Amino acid sequence: MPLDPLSSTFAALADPTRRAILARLALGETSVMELAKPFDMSLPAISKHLKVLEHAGLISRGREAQWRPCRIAPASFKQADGWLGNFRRFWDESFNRLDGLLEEMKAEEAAKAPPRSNRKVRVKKEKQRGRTRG
Amino acid sequence: MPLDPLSSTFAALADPTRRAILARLALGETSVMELAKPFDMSLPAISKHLKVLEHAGLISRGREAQWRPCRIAPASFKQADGWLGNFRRFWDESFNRLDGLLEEMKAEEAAKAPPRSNRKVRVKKEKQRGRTRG
DNA sequence: CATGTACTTAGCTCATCGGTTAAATAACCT
DNA sequence: AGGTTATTTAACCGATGAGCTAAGTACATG
Repeated sequence: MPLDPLSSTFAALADPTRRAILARLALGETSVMELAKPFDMSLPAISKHLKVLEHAGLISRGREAQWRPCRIAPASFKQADGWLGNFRRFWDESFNRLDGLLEEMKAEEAAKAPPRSNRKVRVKKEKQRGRTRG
Repeated sequence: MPLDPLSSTFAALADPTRRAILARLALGETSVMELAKPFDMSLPAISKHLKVLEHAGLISRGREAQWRPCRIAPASFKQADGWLGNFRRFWDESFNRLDGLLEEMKAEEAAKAPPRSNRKVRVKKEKQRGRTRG
């Protein structure tokens, strides 16, 4: 019984070895052997991890002679990030509903104006919203 | 053996029931009974899910009489989102900052894997592969 | 064709996970 | 004290997951 895409994506991300593999792949496409080197783990274990990542849509694999180069596949990352985005207002002050609307407007404006990358403002501040506690 | 925080967070997110619980909590703090209603599942099962979410730092729980109100806890969301953010350039065109973000990420993940990987790439034939992402 | 390299599949073990029911705890209300 | 409501803990079960070793497949080259 196959899990829904979001579940298999998050499940794939829930392993430090696999996250390290992805981090490595963020630097560029590479082979299984190369990916396996940093780990004190058998090659079949790595192969399984790659299969999990591929099935989760986080990587894609090609074929080049006897090598199977792996590379990051964006779609599942985007989907996971999108899901988390629904909660962004809980930690990102600049991301409440109003700001969301404003940003959409800005994005639309920016499509006509000179492109300045300001899609997201990183705010270091962390603050609790009003809560009915005591 | 406790998992690292990022792993337990992603593992907690890898279940549709738990994600639905979080989606419900995004609408506001509520009780276990209330959270359990939409699911065709026993109460202890929900209780376990909440424990997983709490342990992952995705929710926090208070006490109000005999109720244990649950609410979203931002920190782990933020951390997961931050990790995913390291890959944002792969799908977000407006995310072109090639800072030392990857370095941070590598450092964090490499702390869990033995960094014995400084070997030269064993290139037999100067076979040029990869680098499609340049 | 034979051998080597890169990788995957098969089959096993053991731990963890998601679910169950039954019983226990905690706080409220007579 | 006794009962009701809300929630957790205990004990169990089947499925899945991460690791292993050994064997199999795909391609390259001598």
